[in-house]
Amino acid sequence: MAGVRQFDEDEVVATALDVFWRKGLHDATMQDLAAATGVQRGSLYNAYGDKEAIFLRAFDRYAEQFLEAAGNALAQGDAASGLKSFFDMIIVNMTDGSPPRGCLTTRTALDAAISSTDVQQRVQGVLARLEQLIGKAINRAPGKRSVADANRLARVIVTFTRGLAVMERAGYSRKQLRESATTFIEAVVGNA
Amino acid sequence: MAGVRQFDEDEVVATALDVFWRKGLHDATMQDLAAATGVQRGSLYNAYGDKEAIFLRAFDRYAEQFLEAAGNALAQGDAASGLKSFFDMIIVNMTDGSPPRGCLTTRTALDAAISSTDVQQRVQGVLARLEQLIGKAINRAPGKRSVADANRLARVIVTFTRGLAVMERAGYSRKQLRESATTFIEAVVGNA
DNA sequence: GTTAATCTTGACGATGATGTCAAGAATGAA
DNA sequence: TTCATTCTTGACATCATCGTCAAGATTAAC
Repeated sequence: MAGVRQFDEDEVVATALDVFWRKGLHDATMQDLAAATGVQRGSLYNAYGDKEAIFLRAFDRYAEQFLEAAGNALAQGDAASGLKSFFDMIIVNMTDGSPPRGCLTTRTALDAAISSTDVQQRVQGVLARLEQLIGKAINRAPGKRSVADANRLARVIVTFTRGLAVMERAGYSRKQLRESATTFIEAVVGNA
Repeated sequence: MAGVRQFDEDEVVATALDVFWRKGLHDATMQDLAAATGVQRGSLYNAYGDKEAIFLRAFDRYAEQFLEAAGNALAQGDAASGLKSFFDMIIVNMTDGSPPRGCLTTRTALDAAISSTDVQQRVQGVLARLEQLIGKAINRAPGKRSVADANRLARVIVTFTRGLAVMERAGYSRKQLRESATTFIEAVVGNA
């Protein structure tokens, strides 16, 4: 062990996450990553192999953060107010930054036609875990809903969050997204 | 007028649409278009200027087809069964082909960070027109819904369709998408 | 302090995409 | 038939990115 790594790996991954979030897996280049991290392209190749390997690390970090935040939001109050917090959280998450960064998972899902199996699995993993979190949260509701119904509903909610991410990319404002989310919650959870 | 165009423009645009639908605006290259249409790259540049100009023509064609099909589906039966037909239509639309092509509008929306204002406006145009079609369709329902409520609901439905498109990219099957759509319709339209 | 392993750096070649252009082919119009 | 215009073709220059590598720098371990 000599000739020691000159950069902080955690810092590089965090910075890489920022780059990927703003540009997307496909459009972010190794030069972008090198410039943002201050680490030479050659060193990044040496340390990680290729761009996708860096992305996977960055995405894992993102997924942990995101799912933890989602779980916390969903746990607030009863099922309905948990959902409201959750939607607030993800809308802020995707409209943050200038210009807004959007949703990394959604963007990656649409890049995924080109991406590797690894990347696709990460995306599926996040969506599946999110679905479980939501399922658990709405099962707290006192309604006479069956577990199977709750699971289906959880998937509908996940799907709707993906829709919000697309609408954000299409140019809808934070306020507009919030309005849609509110309408959605009222329509779906207010009843049922 | 001499030295006459050697190819059928309608045919070229139709073929280009197929290429863009499968590969996306960003990933489809002029070489792809040349190969698929049988028209040399130079001729395409001469005739249209650049890739985006071809895309805009192809996308306009797509938008007309799509919105007409959406309008027809929504007009079937009462509001609820119109919605059901509509969701059937878009799910087939995005899962068709092997591998499935996905939704061109959604894919373009997510490419749009890189795209021109023109492209972004087309995407917004399709979503806005779709929202109007849906709004009209659900206003037929005999419920005591206000027009403002119907408009908000229409946007929620558009948003959900975008979510389905993302889920398709993430690997969900036609059957799974249908199940979510059914659950969504029941939850949102069954009540309200 | 010497050694050996590892990291860093900058340059290199390969690839694939873009947009342009000159020369030649084709054809409507006179 | 001739002309003028437009289209077609293939080659060209440019650019950005990728991935690799040899030479040098650095440092842990002995």
